[in-house]
Amino acid sequence: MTEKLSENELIQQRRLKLEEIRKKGIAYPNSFRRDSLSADLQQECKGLSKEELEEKSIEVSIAGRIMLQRIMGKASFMTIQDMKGQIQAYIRSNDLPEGQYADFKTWDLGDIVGIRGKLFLTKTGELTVHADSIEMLTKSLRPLPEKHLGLVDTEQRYRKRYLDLITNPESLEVFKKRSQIISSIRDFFTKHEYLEVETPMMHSVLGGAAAKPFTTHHNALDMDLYLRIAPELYLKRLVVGGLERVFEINRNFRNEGLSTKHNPEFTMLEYYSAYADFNDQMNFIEKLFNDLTTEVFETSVIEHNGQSLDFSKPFTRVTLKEAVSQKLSVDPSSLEDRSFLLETAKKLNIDNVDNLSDGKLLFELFEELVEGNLIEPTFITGYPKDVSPLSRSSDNNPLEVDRFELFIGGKEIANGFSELNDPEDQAERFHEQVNQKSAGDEEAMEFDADYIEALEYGLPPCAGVGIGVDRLVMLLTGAQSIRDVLLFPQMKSKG
RNA sequence: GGGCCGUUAGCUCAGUCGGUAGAGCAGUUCGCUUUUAACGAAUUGGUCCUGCGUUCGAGUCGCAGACGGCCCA
Repeated sequence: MTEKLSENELIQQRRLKLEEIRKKGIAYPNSFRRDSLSADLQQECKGLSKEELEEKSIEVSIAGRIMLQRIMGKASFMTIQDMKGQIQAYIRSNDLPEGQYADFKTWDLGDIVGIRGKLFLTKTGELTVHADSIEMLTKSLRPLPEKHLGLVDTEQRYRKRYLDLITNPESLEVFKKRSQIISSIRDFFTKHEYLEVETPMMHSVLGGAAAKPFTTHHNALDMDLYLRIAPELYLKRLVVGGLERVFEINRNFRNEGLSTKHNPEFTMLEYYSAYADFNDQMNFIEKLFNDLTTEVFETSVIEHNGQSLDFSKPFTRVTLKEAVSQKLSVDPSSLEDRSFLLETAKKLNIDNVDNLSDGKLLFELFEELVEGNLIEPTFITGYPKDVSPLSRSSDNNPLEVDRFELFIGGKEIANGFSELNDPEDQAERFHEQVNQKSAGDEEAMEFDADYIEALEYGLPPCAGVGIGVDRLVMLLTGAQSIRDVLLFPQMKSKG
């Protein structure tokens, strides 16, 4: 790795320049203070004429990375990029102390510099800082990607995200939006009197979702632990504890393959409210999405893959059976017939159909036939009990649970249900999970006796929801891959 | 796990039929005091992803592998 540094001529040239800077004094000073940011100045000076601006005689200090240079004999322009955008600086030999213009001419694209000077408008009306003092703050030793095209190579964009962020404004914009989305979500929940909490990332019992875990080991306790696949069972313990409305935005870890929709660590929003059921939560999600889009995008209408999604309207609500039967053009009652389910599943080449329960078969058919076509926001309800081990049984149908999933743009965005707060029912469901695990289902949950004990103290009637934050950000920013909304997506190590 | 595509200068990309490896940007040198993809002139820079093979000769053809992308499971 280090030998490559000396090989490259461009880096060598920059190192020589750094040596010269070191000889003259402090090479990496931290005494320059800026007082202005590019976009703020442009905002403040908007509409001012050349003369008005001159009269105001505004002296500013700006700092940032040199992105473009236009060097002439005794005067030059350069474009400086800071956290809010770019601004032009005008450097004139006459206005600087002896020798400084010559130093300036050795500066490279990518160097980080500080400029003090008066604002003015150029002939073409561009707001520019007329430098009366310039300073090298951080010499950059490596050349930036191509100045107009930016970093294009996908692999490098993910592995060296900093270069992507420096050179691709649209990439930076996605991560700014991600931050605003999460911040807006926090505000929403705080406003509705939810308490933000952090629950363990390392679990000794696997539960809360159907997924394969990462395992690790605590040396001092000599104890194997799982990285959590979901925070659910801890959040519900908190509801037992009287935190009647809680939410957590944090990472989950699932030991599965990578795709445009999957990263082994991903961000999940989970929240629980006592004295609410799954219907209340569907209404609450509609409000969340409407508020979120309006706050972050200043409109409730989001363009997604050429289609307009309006989050101010109530979302469609259909049952799983309705959705599947419509797709198959059959009567919903035929989905209660196991032989029909089996036959249909086999036609779709679903694996191991004979070992699946009726509920799982129906669920598989839904995933295969319907899920990808749910573009408009749609709540699916009527989930089979055996794919929902933590959900409250439906009062009307003992085979179903009070659960919904929200699909938008063909992707699962949220999953919520009335919580199962009957400790005896929950214990039975755990037993079923354990049986499935011994039958070879690697994604089944373990029996969580401590959680059952908590339920025995009394979990108030409540309902909770999980929302995949990365997929939500994808949806709202139009990103086609989860890697485009994760700053550092998981990559194979190289070399 | 399977299929398809990609990997060439720091970056973005060409590279014909297998015959001395190219451009633009960046860099270097010179000129230029309101430029803005600044401009004009000259110029440096290569593990053609890796290995093996075919061949008089491989960036190019074959095989194996690495990494990445997309699709499928």
